Amino acid sequence: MLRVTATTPQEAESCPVRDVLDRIGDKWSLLILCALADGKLRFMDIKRAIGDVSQRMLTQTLRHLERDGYITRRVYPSVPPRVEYELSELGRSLLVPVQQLIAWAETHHPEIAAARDRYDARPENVPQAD
Amino acid sequence: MLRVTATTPQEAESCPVRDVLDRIGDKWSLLILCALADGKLRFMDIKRAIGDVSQRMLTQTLRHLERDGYITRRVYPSVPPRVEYELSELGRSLLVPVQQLIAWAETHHPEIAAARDRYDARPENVPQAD
DNA sequence: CCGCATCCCACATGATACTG
DNA sequence: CAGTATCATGTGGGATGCGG
Repeated sequence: MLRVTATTPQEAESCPVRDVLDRIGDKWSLLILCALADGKLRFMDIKRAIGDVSQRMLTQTLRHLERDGYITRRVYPSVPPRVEYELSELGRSLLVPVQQLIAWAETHHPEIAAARDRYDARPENVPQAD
Repeated sequence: MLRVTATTPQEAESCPVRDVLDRIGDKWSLLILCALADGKLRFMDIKRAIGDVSQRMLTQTLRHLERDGYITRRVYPSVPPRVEYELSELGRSLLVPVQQLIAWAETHHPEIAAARDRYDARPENVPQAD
């Protein structure tokens, strides 16, 4: 069996895979990482690139990504303030397996959609919307 | 910029990457897929393999995985009931990029931990627990 | 053994307003 | 511009009990 987490709560706290998935599995982290793939961006540039993220969630997600070392944050003490975010080496290296997953998703999306159609077509699975 | 989602809500509904990440990013799906990597298992076997999952969440996650075509569900009309779950071809193929991500996570976990320690050591980041 | 229904709570996320 | 603070809310997920 592949080892993804641990059987005891203590071990689960330090599961490497959960650490990573808790980040890229959330709603905004991956979008931010991909927005920064081309180079450094300012706060508002990221916000515009993503579109429908609230300032609160953007700030929070950026902090998490910074804490884990995926991005760097640089503040220029000018007025108005200017903050630039950039992928770190670690962040860029994460993008490699992530892009493989993205490629897989795009390749197999039709199969997933077909599987859902088949599943939803079965009479026994229609009680309510799921 | 890497394209991970869309800028409009309508497009976001059918984003392939979100479809996949919403699954493997949740709390139990990846654990179940990995538990099934070695072969078919009965409901209770999966529950024991994972350890601290509730029956409710196990059932729900298995349904989602079945609906998306990652696993197959086979019911034997015996008494007591007997249900076996098995990875589909699609599920096995998903494990390829997923295992790369797992490998990345295990390789780079020390760097993440170090980055967190550095971040948490900075005085300006200590207001509350985050 | 397998799974559904119900209740409930914690938390992630969003909306809005305010600040340096 | 780049946040912080506050309030509201939807949903994930646990506990428990019942049913086939």
